[in-house]
Amino acid sequence: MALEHAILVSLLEQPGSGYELARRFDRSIGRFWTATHQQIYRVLRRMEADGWVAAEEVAQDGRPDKKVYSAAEPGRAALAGWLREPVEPETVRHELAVKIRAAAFDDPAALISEVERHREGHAALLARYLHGEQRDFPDLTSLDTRQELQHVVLRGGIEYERMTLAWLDDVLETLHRLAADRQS
Amino acid sequence: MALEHAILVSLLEQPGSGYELARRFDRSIGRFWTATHQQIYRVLRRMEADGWVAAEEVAQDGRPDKKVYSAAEPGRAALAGWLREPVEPETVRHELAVKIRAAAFDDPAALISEVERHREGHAALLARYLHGEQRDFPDLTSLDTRQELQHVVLRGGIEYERMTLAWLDDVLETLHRLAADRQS
DNA sequence: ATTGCCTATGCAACTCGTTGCATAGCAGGA
DNA sequence: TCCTGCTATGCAACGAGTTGCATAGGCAAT
Repeated sequence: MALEHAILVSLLEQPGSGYELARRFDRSIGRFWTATHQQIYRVLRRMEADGWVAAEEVAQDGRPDKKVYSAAEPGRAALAGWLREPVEPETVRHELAVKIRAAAFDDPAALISEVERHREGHAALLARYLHGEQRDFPDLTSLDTRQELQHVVLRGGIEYERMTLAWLDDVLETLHRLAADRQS
Repeated sequence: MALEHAILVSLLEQPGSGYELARRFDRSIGRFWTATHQQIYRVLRRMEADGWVAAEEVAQDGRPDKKVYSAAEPGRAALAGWLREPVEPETVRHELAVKIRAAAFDDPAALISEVERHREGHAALLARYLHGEQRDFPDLTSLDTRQELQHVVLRGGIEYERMTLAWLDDVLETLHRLAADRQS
């Protein structure tokens, strides 16, 4: 449902082919919306049929041809309508939380390396966010509307990663404590 | 894939029927894992066929019979194996973040009421968490392993909601500022 | 020379998840 | 009295999302 809208936003920010969109979804947009190339190609065809996007075949040498899509006016109008509609709260699926509760019926110490692995992943992501912030927003005092909105989303990502890191430290401390209690 | 594991954890914590599980998934477990009754019934039948859970028909008066499931040893072993396997990072789908970036191509002010609605929802959830903490963990100095692990997950939920509230305030402030700039 | 990776798109088959509906008795309120 | 809602399970159909594979040329490294 909302994949169309995420694609529209990405095409409004910058037109591109299905392949390019797939890579953006692996990188920047993928921070808050994931999609495989299969989904993207399928949805793009539907959106083109509905007139939400316009496609232009571009020949390239040394590479396969590509279809460059850009957002069309009906798509922009649909996006404006969607903006004004209420959206359901996200359905969370936090596998690590399930594992933590599951550890009560097994050995809590068995989870430590897994939690550490997650911690490293989140630390790396935070570093990437902070690096990206430096690169894309060198001067925070002069941002246009688009940049202001991109930056407030980025701030959300940064705060989320900081909070998650602190929580994972809390989890690790708890697991270590429970493992020590069990031994004694 | 992981729904089986979430169900196993819930059944280890407390045996119950498909219907009861569905309600737990609406309440406590649903904070980090969602599922409809349809999914739960289907997965329970598969898990019973695989020997992961055992079912017992229970007749009730004034109500339909129910099948009470409990975790069986092969299920517990499968859970222990899963605990030791690495899990992929969660695939995030943050619709509100898409909307915020979409607002750059429409009127940022149009998003304010939607963000306020989300803010209220998160404030209510935080209040429920804090209330539940008081009720379920009145004495934090004497918790067993299971309670320790449940509480560290709850702390994660509380911190997530606090962080989200602060971020939504940040978003609202940004939207108001952009709306004022646009008028002048 | 061969292997592997990148660009670029797509088909087919599958699983996961949601929605609508059905049954069926009982309880409570308008 | 009728309507709504709760307990309890389930079928059928659909849509969303994933996975494996295919094509096909170019580039870089071994």
